[in-house]
Amino acid sequence: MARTREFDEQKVLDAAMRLFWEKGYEATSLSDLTAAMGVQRPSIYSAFGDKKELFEAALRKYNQLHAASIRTKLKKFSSVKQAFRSLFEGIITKAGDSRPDIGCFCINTMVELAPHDPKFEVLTREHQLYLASVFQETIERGLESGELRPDIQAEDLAKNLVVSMIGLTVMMKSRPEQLFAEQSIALTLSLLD
Amino acid sequence: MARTREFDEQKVLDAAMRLFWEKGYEATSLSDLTAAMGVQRPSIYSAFGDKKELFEAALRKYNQLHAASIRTKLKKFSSVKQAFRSLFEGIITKAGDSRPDIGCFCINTMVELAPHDPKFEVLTREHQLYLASVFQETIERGLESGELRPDIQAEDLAKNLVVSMIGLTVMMKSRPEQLFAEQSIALTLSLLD
DNA sequence: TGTATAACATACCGATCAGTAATTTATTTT
DNA sequence: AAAATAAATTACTGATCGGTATGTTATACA
Repeated sequence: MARTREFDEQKVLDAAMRLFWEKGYEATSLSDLTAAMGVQRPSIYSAFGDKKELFEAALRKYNQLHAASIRTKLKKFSSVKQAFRSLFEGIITKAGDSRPDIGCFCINTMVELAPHDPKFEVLTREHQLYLASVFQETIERGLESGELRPDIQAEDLAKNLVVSMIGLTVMMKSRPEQLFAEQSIALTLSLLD
Repeated sequence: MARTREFDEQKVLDAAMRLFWEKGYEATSLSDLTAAMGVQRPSIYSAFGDKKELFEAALRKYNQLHAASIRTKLKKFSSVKQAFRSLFEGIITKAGDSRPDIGCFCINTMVELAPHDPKFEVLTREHQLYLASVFQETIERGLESGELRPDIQAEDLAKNLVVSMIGLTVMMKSRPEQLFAEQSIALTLSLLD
């Protein structure tokens, strides 16, 4: 007994996600959002709540997509060493082709909001924890297959790779020379040898 | 033939630096700044220019202080291994004692502004390059003294440590468990062994 | 000591902010 | 088809934004 919604919630949330991802929370205005989402202001509020709630929904969506993307990338290679090398190389090369380098939405939020909002502190921390578990499972796959040295500490290495990935992703935002980026991860990847 | 300035430029710039460091560029208003600096709005504009220029001055000041702090911390130990361990341990423990964890002003700026403003892209990149050179000199000191294995690649290791430091600093903003943080840097520090 | 000058304080500017009240339009159910 | 209801549209709110014009006060120099 009412009018049907004219927009696809997932599609407009996707647009909001991209905008928040690129510009951050504070620098994104409601006017920016209505323009990018193609939806009027009151419709946004009725569908997603206020700006912070919309941001949270966008980040949750990002984290899901990002986690799936990481899992896919790591499964793509039977060699675990090759999988991680490809993952890190992807961060270096993908970043170079277009301005601005928006990096990782979750990392951006860790910097901008996590220290000031417990909700985002938890949300971002849990995503890192999840990524660490995915990394650990991948390393254990390499241990079981015999590709990796049996004395490797899978848990420590997984967490170390998460930290290196965060550091590399952030560093790429300052557009360092390709050689600098390559050198900076060489030893990280050597931990797998 | 004029009135003398009543405030200490370095002191009020220090106050601005702390505020931008904690809250970021967008979330800090001119009203916040006047309150924290104890200086009226027109005086800020006459002394430092507009908001972006004040932010730039604050970041330049931070980078100087931060670089000096890093140099001091690394010189404090005759053992290079111990110096780097102390540096990384400091990032983990210092972060835990107070909310919010404001992390590193330069890293915050790399995330918030570098992708959207060439001036800050350069400013933040150069700071990372400088830190890498300081790290490299420290590693070379350990090579010359014989503390470190002679086959260590000082340049690669220095850059790797910069990336790990960035990653750890950012990760601490989500307030991970102490054990998680300790584990995540264990292998990084093992690169010195 | 008077005058020029710059730092001070107050008050204001138009623009934009996040959020909403009021109205119109469309659709489902009775 | 009529009534009920929710979505869409328009236009608006008070608050705050970054930045500045204006007037006042203090100090250095002639």
